[in-house]
Amino acid sequence: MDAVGTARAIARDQLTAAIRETARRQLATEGAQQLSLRQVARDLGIASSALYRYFPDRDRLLTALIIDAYDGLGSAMEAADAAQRRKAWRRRWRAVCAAARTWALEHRAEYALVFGSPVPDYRAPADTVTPAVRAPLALLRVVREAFAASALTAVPAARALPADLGRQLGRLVPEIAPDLPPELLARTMATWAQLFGMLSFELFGQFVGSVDPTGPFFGHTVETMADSLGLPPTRAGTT
Amino acid sequence: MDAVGTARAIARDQLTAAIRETARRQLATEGAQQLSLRQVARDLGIASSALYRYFPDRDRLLTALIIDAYDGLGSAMEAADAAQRRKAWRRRWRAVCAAARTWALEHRAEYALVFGSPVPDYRAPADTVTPAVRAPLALLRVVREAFAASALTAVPAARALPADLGRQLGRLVPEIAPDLPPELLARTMATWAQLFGMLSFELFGQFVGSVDPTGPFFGHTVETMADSLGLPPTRAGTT
DNA sequence: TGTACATCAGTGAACGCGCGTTCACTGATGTAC
DNA sequence: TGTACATCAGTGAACGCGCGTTCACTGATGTAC
Repeated sequence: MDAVGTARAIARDQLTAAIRETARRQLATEGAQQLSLRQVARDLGIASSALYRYFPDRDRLLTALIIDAYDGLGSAMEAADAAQRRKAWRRRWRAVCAAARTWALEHRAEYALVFGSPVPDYRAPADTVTPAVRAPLALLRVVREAFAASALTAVPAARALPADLGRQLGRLVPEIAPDLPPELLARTMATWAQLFGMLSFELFGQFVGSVDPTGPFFGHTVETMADSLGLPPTRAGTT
Repeated sequence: MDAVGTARAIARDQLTAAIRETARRQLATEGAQQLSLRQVARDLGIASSALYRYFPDRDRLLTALIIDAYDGLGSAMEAADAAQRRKAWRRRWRAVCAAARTWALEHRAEYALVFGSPVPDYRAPADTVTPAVRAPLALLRVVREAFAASALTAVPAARALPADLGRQLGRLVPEIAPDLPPELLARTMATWAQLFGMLSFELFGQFVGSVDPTGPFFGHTVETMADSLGLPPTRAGTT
């Protein structure tokens, strides 16, 4: 029970991680939710019943994978943002969006797990919420900080919010984006949906035969989204 | 072999339809791809082996369901468009988008089947393409006809396309939208992805706790999308 | 119109498979004295 | 430091289940003459 933990505790942590890792790999080859505990056990070379020492049932393993997926995506986006100059708003925006796409392309099955069809009879517990929210918050952060720095150009044709939406967003603003005008929050959320709409279309095959490969379309649309949010273009020469 | 067909042919058509219908219902309760032939047969009160007289295997039944889903969505959108005055561009846009949402909310499992995670080991055959394309074409049609009628207001901050994207869209334009500027096609496709991004987020639970219920946010964003395409506002008094 | 034969729909048993989960167990690791 | 007991990890067999698909069959429908 010291800092590193007893031999047993260490072994337990390692095997727990190995189970998650193997299950993750299996998601990738077998597809979204055909995850099989027996197959995971086989891959690990242990008895299937041994898994029950680590996860009480299949749903809890799924939950762990979902949390891992959201965290992976979220931290990729946050790290991409952190690597940019704070005031290079548009570059930060680009980096965050590109990081989301890169992560999605490299973790297709995990992407499908969290953004694809809900797993039947699975109800996500509350502890998936915090990780789930990292991606939209990473996008929002760029907008929020640019706004706070008075760096946003006037958004063309900003639209007044209808009353009911205004009320919803009014409740949301103090929680996640103090001082941000609700209109801007609405726009950012619309852009968030757009970003992941594009990713889902790309990964799930809706772009096959049109904008395929999707890289150029993605890049261009990310710029358009930045325009619509009023993020100022990076100075000439720093494209 | 006359117009209506022989008794056998009629019975065959009816049972084929009943199988599709039952399978569709089962998608709804059992979730996306846990579709079971045996369960379908049970629901219909026939032997599971009898299904093989109608569909050679499970994949072909899935394909039929996918085609039905795309066709249902597509015709809902087309019908909504057709019910508007031709030159009421923005109203047409709103109607088409709202029809997509209504269909999605009323056919959640079918929506998940075509826009959710791909079914593992299932490869969509070519005959799903035409039905799949009806939804984007319904959106595009409004933009195309508004453009042809010179009704589009200047789009703010229209962005030049990068060369590679320009080439892709250049190939696409003659096929699906003759005479439309590629920039506008790019914008429309971005909007298409945004629309279904919102629907997926709503149906798959990403909006829970933020813009939930999603109606007001959806409506507002649909207007913003129309703005970004330059669709002129409907005259005052005809909101 | 009536008969003889061919076609087709639907049956029910069976094949072989994989699944999640439980349970009584053995042997190794940890803990208290 | 050494021993005795408690805790825990992992095993392997078993339960009960549902699945997709095949196959030889019987009985009804359709067709040719």
